Parts: sequence; structure tokens; C-alpha cells
Amino acid sequence: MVDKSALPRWLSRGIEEYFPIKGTDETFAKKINDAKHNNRKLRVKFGIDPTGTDIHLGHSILFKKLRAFQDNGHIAVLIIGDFTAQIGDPTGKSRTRLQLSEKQVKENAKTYLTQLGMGKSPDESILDFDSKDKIEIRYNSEWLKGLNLNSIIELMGSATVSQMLSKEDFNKRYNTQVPIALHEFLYPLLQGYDSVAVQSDIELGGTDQKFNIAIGRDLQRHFKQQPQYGVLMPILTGLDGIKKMSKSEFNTVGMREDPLSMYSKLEKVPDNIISTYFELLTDIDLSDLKDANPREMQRRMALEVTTLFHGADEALKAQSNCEKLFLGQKEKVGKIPEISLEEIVFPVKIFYLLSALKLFKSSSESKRSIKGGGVKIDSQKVINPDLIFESKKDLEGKIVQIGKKVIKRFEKQ
RNA sequence: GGGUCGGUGCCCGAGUGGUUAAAGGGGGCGGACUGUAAAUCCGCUGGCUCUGCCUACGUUGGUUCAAAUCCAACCCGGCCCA
Repeated sequence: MVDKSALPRWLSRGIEEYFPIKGTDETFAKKINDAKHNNRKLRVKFGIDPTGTDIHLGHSILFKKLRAFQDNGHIAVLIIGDFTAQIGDPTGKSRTRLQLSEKQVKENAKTYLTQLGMGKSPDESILDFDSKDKIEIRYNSEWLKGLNLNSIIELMGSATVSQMLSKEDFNKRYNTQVPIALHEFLYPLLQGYDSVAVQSDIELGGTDQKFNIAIGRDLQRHFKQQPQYGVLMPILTGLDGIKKMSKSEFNTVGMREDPLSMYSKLEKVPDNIISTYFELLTDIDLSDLKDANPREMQRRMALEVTTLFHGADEALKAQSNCEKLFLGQKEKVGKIPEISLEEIVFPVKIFYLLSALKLFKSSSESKRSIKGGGVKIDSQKVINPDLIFESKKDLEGKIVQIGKKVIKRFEKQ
């Protein structure tokens, strides 16, 4: 464990590790404090590869920390890895990643920025995009695209095969005889070169980024720059309480999710991760939480997190709606996401209806789930998948529940 | 490039001519229980407006009444050699 006590609180909260801790003239704490005294802004690099479109809570902890740097006077250097996205970060991957097209990457990047609140005022957005002296957005194709072979060889010359193979992911793949393509070795080098290009003082990342950030240090030294510090945030565990939060594990909460679904997902999170969620996702004083019973903790955590993304009003509403729903007081529930029946041709069998509305991904699945007792209409279980609704009127205004998570109301025209 | 082993459903992994939509496990989903947690137990887990039809065991073609299973070529990967 790293000693975080010398760091200011806004920085130390939730961080897993920072490095280096020795071997340099100045400690990390000194760097931070000196910057403050001399009114010097540190350049804090954080890179995202626009490989998907949704940002979830697992990412948000990094952005929150980046924002904390901004709020304390430093510059967030947000790097959009439009170039590296096309290679694919091999970190955490057990196989070669497929490469994305340039166009796809561009669109993803745009979506990311919107989700981070670009265009909104700082108190409504995740990052502060307004204070021009606190944000710098760079696309890494800017410097990577034009690299010529000589430069690439220079980069490659600065690391060794055994260094690469000692990186956990590569090592594992190598030992389990899973292929590693050569270009994957390039990824850490290019990410490292980003640090050179933007002259970063600090690079922020998940603990899985340690290797890549360390390579950045090596390269900065190679190019006669002051090597950056690394600040590592833990990897957020997903809703299942076991695996890391990741879209491919279906255990995420998206930053853009509506309050009700955000709240309802969070409030039934397994006990073992509640306190971590408090620490990483909220700003609550953790000493307040001692002795609270787990159910209360879940509710409070869900409320706090939802508040952070949707504001207190929406969050409270979500909480009360959630509870009413659970108790079955449908009439009193205000806002339930509505679903349109416009496209549906009546009469219709229920299994077909639900799959046509995309509530299930196939009609077979819909059928199965109905037979298994997973579907309720106005709190009544429907077991017969062939149940027929004759007209729209039979459904309008009614509420469908699928399992414990999905709830929709049929729209009235 | 040569030798050799291998490519099965979301993942792992059995199956080596028919009763196989494909054992078993994991994961996922649903139900009961509970604290909307965990543990446990039970059911489901290719698609299709579905008492039936269609697609599936790397790809293509072939043998056969019948192929994931046999043959050929090709593609991809591991290992050893170069």
C-alpha cells in the first residue's frame, strides 16, 4: 500500500496507487504542493480510446478524479485516442482486439464528449469544459498518424521483448498459447508517446494502466522530458459484485441512464461492494457510514449516485417510485418509461408483442421467459405465451414488468 | 516453408456415421426464499407470429438413405524445426 497521507484529500480519496514513490528528487506530494504554492498548473493527462459508445460508472471515477484536478487549478489534458483505438489496447484482453474503422472511431469520440457534458455548464457536467485554461482536448492521430518508420523504430528500440512479456496480459496469453500479434506491442509505446507529445506531468488511469503509464515515463526520459507521475484508480467492480464493470459483462450502469433505472440497479447491488461504491462514486464522508445496516446503505448509495448524475429532485423521485413499484402501488407511480404500441398490429400474442417491442431479444426468449413466470402485466403474472390481446385498448396504460429490472408502461394515444 | 496437434453453442469442454439443437460445467435469465443483498433450491438457456419449420459443430466441395463425426482442398491458431 502506498502512503497517501501526504497528499491533499481531494487527491487521495479513492486512489489505489501512485508512482514513483522513490527514486526521484521530489515526492509526488511535494510536486502537488509546490504547484499550488507557485500557482503552477500541472498537466494531467487522461486518455480514452473511443472504442464503444457508452461511458459507465467505471469510467466515471476516472473522470471525477480528473475533474478534481481541474477544480484544484490544474489542466485536464483529455486525449481522445482516435488513432490508438484502431490498434486496440491489449490490456485486459485475452485475445487480439478487432480493429475499428476511422469513421466509427470519430462517431464514438463525439458521443463520449457529449456524455461528459461538453456544452453544459461546469456544475452540470462531469468535466469542466468551460474554463478554457483547465481543459485541453487532443486527438492522438495529431502526432501518431504522421510517425515515420524511423520514429517508430526509435520507439520500439526503447522497450524490450522481455519487458513486454512481463506485462501480465501478454504474459498470460503467451503462456496459454493464445496468439499475440506484433502490433499489439506497439500500443503501450504509442500511449507512452502521447505523454511525450503533450508533455504530461501526471497521467491518470486505472490500475491496469500501470504498465502503459510506466512506458510513458521511459519515453519521456528518452526524449529528455521530466517523467510523469502515475495516479492509478481502482477498477470498479460491476453490479454482479465479482467482475470488473464492463459492457461485455452486462454489469454496468451507464452515465446517461435514466434516474429510475440507475437507482433501481444500484439499490440492489451486492453487499460486498457497497462501501467501495460509496468511496469511489460519491463524496460522502465515509465515517458517517459506520454501523448503518446494509439495506440502508444500498438505498443511500443509490440515492447519492443518482443525485450526482441527475440532481437531487430526480433522484428522490426515482427512489420513491422504485419503492412504490416494489410494493405494487402502480397507480401512484409518476414516471415510468413509456413504450409505444404504434407499430403493433392487433390482435397479437403476448410473446410476439414483447419481442416486437424489443423487450426481449428474440421471440423464443420471450416465450421462454413468459413460461418461466418472468412477465407480469399490472402485477399479474402471465404464464401463457399465446395469450392474445384483441386491441390496443386492452393494453394502453398498463404496466409490464419483466423480471425485477425492466418496467414499462404502454403508451396511451 | 516442413513436421505435428487443434478449430464444437456466450465461455470452457464431451461427442469420432443415425435416437444430437448436440453430455457436463461455468456464465446468463426467470422463479421460490431474503434485506429488491448473499447463500440455497427449482426451471430455462439457437432462430422463427411455433402443435410445425429453418439454421447450426472453421470454410467450401464430396462420399452416404443418413455427417459435428468419413474424404479432399482451403482458411485460422498452438507447439517443434527452419
